[in-house]
Amino acid sequence: MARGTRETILTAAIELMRVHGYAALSMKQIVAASGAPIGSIYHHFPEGKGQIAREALVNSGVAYAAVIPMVMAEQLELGAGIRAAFAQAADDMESAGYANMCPVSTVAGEVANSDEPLRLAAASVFGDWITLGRMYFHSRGLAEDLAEEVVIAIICSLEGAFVMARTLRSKTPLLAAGRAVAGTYDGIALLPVPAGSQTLL
Amino acid sequence: MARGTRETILTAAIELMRVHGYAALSMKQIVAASGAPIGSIYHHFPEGKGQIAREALVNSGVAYAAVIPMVMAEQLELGAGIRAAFAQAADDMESAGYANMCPVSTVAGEVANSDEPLRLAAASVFGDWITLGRMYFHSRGLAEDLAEEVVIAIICSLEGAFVMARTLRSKTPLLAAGRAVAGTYDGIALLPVPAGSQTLL
DNA sequence: ACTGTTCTAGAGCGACTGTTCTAGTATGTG
DNA sequence: CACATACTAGAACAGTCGCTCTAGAACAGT
Repeated sequence: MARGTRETILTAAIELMRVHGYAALSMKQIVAASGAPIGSIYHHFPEGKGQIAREALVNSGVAYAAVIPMVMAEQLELGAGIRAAFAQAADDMESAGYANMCPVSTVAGEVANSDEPLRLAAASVFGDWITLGRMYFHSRGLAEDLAEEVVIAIICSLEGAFVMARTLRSKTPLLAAGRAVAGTYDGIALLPVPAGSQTLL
Repeated sequence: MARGTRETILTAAIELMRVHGYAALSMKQIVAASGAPIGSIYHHFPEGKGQIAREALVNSGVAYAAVIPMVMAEQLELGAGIRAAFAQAADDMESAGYANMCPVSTVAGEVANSDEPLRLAAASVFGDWITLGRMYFHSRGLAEDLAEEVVIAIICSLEGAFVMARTLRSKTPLLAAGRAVAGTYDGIALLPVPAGSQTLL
């Protein structure tokens, strides 16, 4: 990837926000990590740090939206699928050395009561996740109301467990939270995914 | 409360961290909010901002440990108790204008991969919550393993739902997450709380 | 080849950061 | 009373913050 492009700047910003959050993210770090000089950065993002964070958050949000459908694809029972998703997340987190897996909720927690534009960016990411998740589970045979409830519960539990797992350096929170949510939905069948269907949903 | 005491400084710091998080918390804000001059602050907390945050976090942690037992006291069934706890949290959050209810996980998310001493402080708070919660639910008749699993699931789900609720300005995440966790534990009886027992556990 | 636009490049700005320092004021203890 | 300790008070420091500015390089269309 060529250095100094819009894309590299956003990639660097997301990577830094995953580790440091938003407030502790500095322009100097973005310069160093992206290879783009300050002038270029302000050329591409004239509104500065806030704009970069907003766009980086939204950018990374759409990437994460594809994760749940991917890990759920082979599952034919909702409870088992949820358990599998959390177990997968636990393994990923452990092998990543308990690094932050998702900057969205970290940043959302920081700014939800202090930076309105960023809060709105995070809200749109959450909103998209819920909409896409509802559509996905509906396509797998769940009623829309149930589908939305399932998605919200999974995201809340997963994000909370991410924080605790990172803090305690332990997979246990992810596994326990996964089992707790899954139990409610045991025995609910999932329709198989149509062959060759888009993974976008 | 006399201004400039250790206590007022910690109180001010927690209040500020609830809104701004750790990185965006400044000494100047602590001075303004606590009424204590810089000299006094560094007299009481010679290690500076990090020490204040650590102690404030631990301080507030013990306060929150009493919340779940309080709202669960009258409940005699685990699933219903969990639903009641999340519904209570949703009402509290709405009437507080979706202000942050718990600085611990917000700060934990910020620092878990970048500030080791603060991470350890947050980890000890989470650890205490789990220990106290396990003891509490065990005293209400649950096996210790189940008790610990329930506590971890509740905390993860609650903290994740806090972030989403604050970001979306909606009670829905708290209610949905509560229902999802509660369903797994429906039908499990809780022993009544012994009359006049300590609320500390 | 010429001209206008897009982008690179980084020195420098004022504001603010956490922290240190010296001085002075209370508050005990003998 | 004297004297040490505990605390108040805020000016000042080096460093960093996000950001602006001017100047030149690269590339487009004609």
